[in-house]
Amino acid sequence: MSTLAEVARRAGVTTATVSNVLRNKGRVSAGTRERVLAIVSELGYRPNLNARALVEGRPLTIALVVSSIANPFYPEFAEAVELELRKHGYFLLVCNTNNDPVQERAYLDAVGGSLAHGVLAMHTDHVQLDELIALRRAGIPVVLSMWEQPDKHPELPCVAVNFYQAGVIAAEHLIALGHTRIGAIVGSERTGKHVWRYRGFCDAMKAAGIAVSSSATCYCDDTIDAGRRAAHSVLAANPNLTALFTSNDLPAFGALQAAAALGLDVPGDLSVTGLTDIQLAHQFRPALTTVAVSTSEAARLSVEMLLKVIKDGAEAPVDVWAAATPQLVVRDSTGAPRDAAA
Amino acid sequence: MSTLAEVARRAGVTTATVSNVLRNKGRVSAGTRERVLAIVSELGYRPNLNARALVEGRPLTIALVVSSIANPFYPEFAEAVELELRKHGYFLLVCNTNNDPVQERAYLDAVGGSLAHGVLAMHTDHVQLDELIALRRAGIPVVLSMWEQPDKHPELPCVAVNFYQAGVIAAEHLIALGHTRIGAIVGSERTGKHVWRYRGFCDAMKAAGIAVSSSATCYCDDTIDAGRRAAHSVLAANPNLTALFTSNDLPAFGALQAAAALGLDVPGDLSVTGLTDIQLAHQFRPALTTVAVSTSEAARLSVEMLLKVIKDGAEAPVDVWAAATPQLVVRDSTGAPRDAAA
DNA sequence: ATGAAAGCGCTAACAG
DNA sequence: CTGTTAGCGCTTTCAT
Repeated sequence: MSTLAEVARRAGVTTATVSNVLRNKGRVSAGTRERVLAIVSELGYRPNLNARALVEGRPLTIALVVSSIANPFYPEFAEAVELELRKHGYFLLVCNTNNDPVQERAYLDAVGGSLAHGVLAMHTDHVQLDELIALRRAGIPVVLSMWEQPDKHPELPCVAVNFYQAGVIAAEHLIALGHTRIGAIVGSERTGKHVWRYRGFCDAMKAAGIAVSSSATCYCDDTIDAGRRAAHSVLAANPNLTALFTSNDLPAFGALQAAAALGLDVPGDLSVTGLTDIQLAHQFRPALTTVAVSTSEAARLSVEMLLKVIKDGAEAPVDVWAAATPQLVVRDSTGAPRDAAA
Repeated sequence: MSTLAEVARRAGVTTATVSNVLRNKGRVSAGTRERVLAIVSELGYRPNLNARALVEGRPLTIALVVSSIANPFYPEFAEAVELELRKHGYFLLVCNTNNDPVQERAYLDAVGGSLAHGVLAMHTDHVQLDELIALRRAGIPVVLSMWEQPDKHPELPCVAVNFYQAGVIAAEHLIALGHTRIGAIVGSERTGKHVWRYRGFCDAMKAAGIAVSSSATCYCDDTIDAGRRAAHSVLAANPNLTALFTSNDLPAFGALQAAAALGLDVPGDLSVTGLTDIQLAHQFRPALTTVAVSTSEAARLSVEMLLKVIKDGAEAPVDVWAAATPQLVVRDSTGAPRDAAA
């Protein structure tokens, strides 16, 4: 690994000049520029980005804190974030916390301010807001992404997606189709982040004058397997259900599998809605009707906001930016209930 | 962001002492140690990892080069890699090339040697071996992961998984079940990396004295959608097929969907095998019979080898480490053909 | 046990 | 236009 100094020595100039050549800064004569460039390519010299970051006081990476990158939603988001970051010259550092506060803390301690210029934290069930707030107090730029508690201020600058509204939209779709006996599968704990989607569902049901029986609601993990089991149990307890609201796409797939296992025609006997619209949603069969959240927009906004916070420093206000309202995507898993059609 | 110097000043010692306290190096009296630690926590001081990396000549991240982290196989691998890396104090830098040589080059240029201590490159269809070899020549530790061309030396230290053998195993499973009319769906171009799995399949078929008709083989992208379309076309051209070998899990799901769409019972009318065993495989319905590749082992070996290459420097041999042989995982998508059972 | 000084590789004033 | 001088925040001899 050759250094700036070596290039300078061989080119018979100083490091300052080489530095200027490499970054097109300052005035350099065409002659020296050419000579320097020749040496650079001869040596295969590439600048030490860390050294540069150190002197510029600007680390080159942004940390993305997620609970687990293995949940398909996160990679899609991570990829979108990385794309945005690259446009601004940053690299993406992935921090999987595995929902473990210890790991999250270790990451935040290590990364904040030195290794990473800023931190983008996904709103997960177990996000340690306190840690993040402490980090912000310490002067590290932090932005919370995919915030989904519309009525609670996150105390951190954040990009919010109206998941509550997404729940409303899914419910209204089902109601408009003529369904009245609708069950719900919530892919998080009772106090988890998915409850907001569920509240949206409940409020829309109430607005339509339809009761939501608690026996028709089931909380479970955010996986296909859990969704399948939940659907089986909800359907067993409420055989007359014609539709299932699901707080996320993954459990929705499970519900679809349960329906198939029970010999239920979808959407003839049972309609199912998902939420978020991950890529699998359109590839699954039956293709899933879902409420799409724009990951690319959320990623873009999150990066933009983080950059703003980095720039404004301590004066950065604790803003909440709202991403566009989620959009209904009707595919093959929903339709009018049979009795309504009759 | 407080610095070492500030902590030192407040504690009435020099930076060297603080540094020693923080890293439990050198001899420090219990008294000063305590005093320093008190200031550290009072100030919320955290060392600048970049500065440390600079002086130690050891960047703190390892770059993982993948074509797209959105393909479900990669996040699973990335997560396993990150877990290993953390054990050794490294952070994970994700580099999505999107199969774009320009992006790949940009990443390698930027990252190699300074931002990242080493590079772990996944064997993808479009991996730019030349670039990686050039990087190695420049003294950057590079390890190729998931190499799958058993008969071709990669010219780079690498961790190889015997995908050829995986193809053999899948074929032998189908053959043992009594299938003789078996189609193949290859989730890459004809020259892509999946051909090795396909060759394994073909060789096993040949060994069993079964002909592989070219009309029963279809090349497609490595996605569910493409697999579904491929299965439809293969099945249309060869209605008498009783089984389908698929070079990856994603297209296998598509094949399963095609079977369902055609009213084919699985495995009664049609058996389908996948390859790799991503998490979806057991969650899909019917659950997919597949040949499992251990991502965690491959990740562990890859990291281990990269660390070795980093340590040995220029003397590091261009080794090829083989991961354990893939294992057959029988689930619900395969069974004896109906005519054999009759 | 602690301090002083040098330097990792680079950029940023300011001189000339 | 190019060189000189500092210094980013840290670790590391070598003294004391």
